Amino acid sequence: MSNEIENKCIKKGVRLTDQRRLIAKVMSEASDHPDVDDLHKRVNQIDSKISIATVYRTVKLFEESGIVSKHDFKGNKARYEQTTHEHHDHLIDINTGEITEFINEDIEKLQKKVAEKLGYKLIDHRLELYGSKIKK
Amino acid sequence: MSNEIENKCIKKGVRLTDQRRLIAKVMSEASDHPDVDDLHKRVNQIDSKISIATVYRTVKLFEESGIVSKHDFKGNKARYEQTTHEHHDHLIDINTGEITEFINEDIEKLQKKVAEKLGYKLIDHRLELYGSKIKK
DNA sequence: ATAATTGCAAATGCTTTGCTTGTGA
DNA sequence: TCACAAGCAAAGCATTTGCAATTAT
Repeated sequence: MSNEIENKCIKKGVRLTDQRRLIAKVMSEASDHPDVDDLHKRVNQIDSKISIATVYRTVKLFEESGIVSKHDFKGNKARYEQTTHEHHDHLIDINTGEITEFINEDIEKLQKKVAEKLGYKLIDHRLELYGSKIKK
Repeated sequence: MSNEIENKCIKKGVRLTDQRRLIAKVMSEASDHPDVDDLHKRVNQIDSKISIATVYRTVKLFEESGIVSKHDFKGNKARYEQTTHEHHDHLIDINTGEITEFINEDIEKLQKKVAEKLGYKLIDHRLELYGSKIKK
């Protein structure tokens, strides 16, 4: 119901249109990591005239504004999710594609340390785990 | 001079052709992480008739045979390197594109632990650090 | 001999863009 | 009003593929 992304747009001065508002709503309500096609299908159920080009332009705009995050997991097309306050990484189920988010401060710290040891300031990183469910 | 990839092909029963032998040589001698276009240019200096399609098909074949590894770093096309005995991850200089390899056993262990805690067997992972050189 | 490989060009899949019309502040 | 956004179709880019000719074993 809430549309947190729309609020962030207002806060950041991102101009709103009907299309952007709807895409914002759909993304705000998503609990998964939809790709552009998924988003296009979802918004089209409400407004069938929104073009996929607009979805592409909008997710890019949101991403550049820091409102959503883009992920290029192995072998898939780009997926998006609302940017969260808490940084997190992803574990991808190689059988189902299911995505689980996780946080591990120890790994974060080690990454920073590794970069510094190599003479670099850590700006960004990408950590993805690929696994299969353990049946017990 | 040596062509370790060619040896691996023989060992694994990968059929060799002149084109594959040359691509193997160029990749064996590379100390960087070339993309398909780089490889095509390099082999073309020796045999200008090798098509880019063959380079694509060959790196794919080598990858499926476990002889080379493919990396999709952010914002770039796929890059390749000979698979090493020692697993390693990469730090990418966001200004120059320069790639530094590193190994960190602690991070490896933590990844396994994280996956297991979430009920998964860790099959594969991807860890990339993006940073900028610290000038001192 | 013959199944696999090559080169070429055409096709693909995802994403971006030019252009004209429509619209938010 | 008027700079910016949307829709459409065409273009772009990396990669794959169909097919006829060539080659490795």
